[in-house]
Amino acid sequence: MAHEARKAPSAETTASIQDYLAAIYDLAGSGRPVIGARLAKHMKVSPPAVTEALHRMARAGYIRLAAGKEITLTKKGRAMAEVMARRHRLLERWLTDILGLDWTEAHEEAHRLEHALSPKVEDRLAAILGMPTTCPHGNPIPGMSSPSQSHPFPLDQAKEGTTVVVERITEEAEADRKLLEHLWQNGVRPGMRLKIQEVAPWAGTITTASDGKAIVLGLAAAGKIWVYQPK
Amino acid sequence: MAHEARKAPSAETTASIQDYLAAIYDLAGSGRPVIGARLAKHMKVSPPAVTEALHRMARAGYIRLAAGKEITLTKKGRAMAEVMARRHRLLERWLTDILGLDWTEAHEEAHRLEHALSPKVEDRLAAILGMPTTCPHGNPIPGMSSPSQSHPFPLDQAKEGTTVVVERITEEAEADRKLLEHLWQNGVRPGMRLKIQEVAPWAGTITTASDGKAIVLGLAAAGKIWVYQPK
DNA sequence: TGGTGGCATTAACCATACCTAATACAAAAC
DNA sequence: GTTTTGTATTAGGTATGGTTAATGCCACCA
Repeated sequence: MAHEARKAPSAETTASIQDYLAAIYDLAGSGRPVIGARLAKHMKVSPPAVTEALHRMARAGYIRLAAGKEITLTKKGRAMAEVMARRHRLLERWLTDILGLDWTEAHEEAHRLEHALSPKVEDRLAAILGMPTTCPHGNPIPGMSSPSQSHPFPLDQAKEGTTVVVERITEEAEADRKLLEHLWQNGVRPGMRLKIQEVAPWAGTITTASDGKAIVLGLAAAGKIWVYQPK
Repeated sequence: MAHEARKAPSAETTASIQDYLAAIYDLAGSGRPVIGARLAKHMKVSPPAVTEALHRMARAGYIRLAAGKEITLTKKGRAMAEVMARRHRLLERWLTDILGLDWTEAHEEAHRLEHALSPKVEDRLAAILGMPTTCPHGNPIPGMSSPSQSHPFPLDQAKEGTTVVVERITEEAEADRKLLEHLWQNGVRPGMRLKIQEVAPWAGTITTASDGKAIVLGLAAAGKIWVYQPK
């Protein structure tokens, strides 16, 4: 779209490609291989749209289409994806900390705004926010040197009877508005302590408790929440 | 573009149409009739692109294509244009007052960001900015009830020997990066007093002075700066 | 070994949004 | 009155970024 050219250093990236890069980056964070079908589901577009987008991105040198199905970012692609993650998470901080929105809204708003943020505004924003190291959902902001001493793992792998602390709600979970609202309303946020009461693979659920209140989650949803073992 | 649909209440407006609406709104402010050619020049697109865009906009009920060439906004179009002007100018205030950018940058940054701003964020922004009534260039922010007691007129119509005060640098002038930088560097901003030293239509220039320093402007450029007579 | 399910791709199509080149037309300038 | 200038439009082309429907492919399961 020639119209986009006016908005970015000519022929650079488009909002769409930025979205795909960010999605690949986010999905890669879960460990599981990133394939087209997953991308299509995550981004709510049809499989052919993904195929075409991947071709455009490969042509532009952002990704490598390996022999198998797995999609990997090139150095250039990874750099761009990190820029997008940084902008997204800084914006979320701004939206929640300064403008007073909550999580649910913040994610969607940030997703729209991130494409229009220049490096300069991004830097100024980081400065007035006090150089935050994570977004409100607990995801690290690239370039902010967040140590992450803990050894986080997905909540669906927690052992019964243990107590864990929420480290972050992954970007994968953020894409699901309903889930995000559910978590918000149940007080699930970074730092929350959870007692694992029951892990029931046969039922596909995990039951946790916090302050005596029980929270039941499907294992798929639980897999999108990362926790760590407190010392 | 189907891709835009994801970002707005489906089939609403696109960034492009928002741009055209804002441009029509801005150009209409100068009094002169808004025609396609003026739009094309202002927006730096080809005349056929304008023709097509106008058709799309008329189809969607944003504008009326009168018998002559003049383009007029419908109620719906005017409302949308005012929303865009409001977002643009609020963002400029934020960029200059809080992030510390200057004019020149602020205009372009705001132009990109304005398409991604939701009503909610727009309102919160207005609140934390203290409900400003004008943008940094002096243009009124719609919905902020700016009285404007003065009777402003374009600088090119000022009389020799009089002293005027800059009310605003119009959006038309803002589109010209070079002009904007020139004005910024010469300290021309809302509130500045200017002594009109010479109006020379034969040369196409107007010479003004402020603090003993002379500033020469072409009449076309001067017409994009509005001033008023101090009491 | 023969389905079936999951995944990727091709084909055909559409809308937006831009471009250049050529054409049409009216009003002002000579 | 003709020519020039300004303006608008048509025609034809391109890229992005989507869609559905149909097809191809592979791997695993019975």
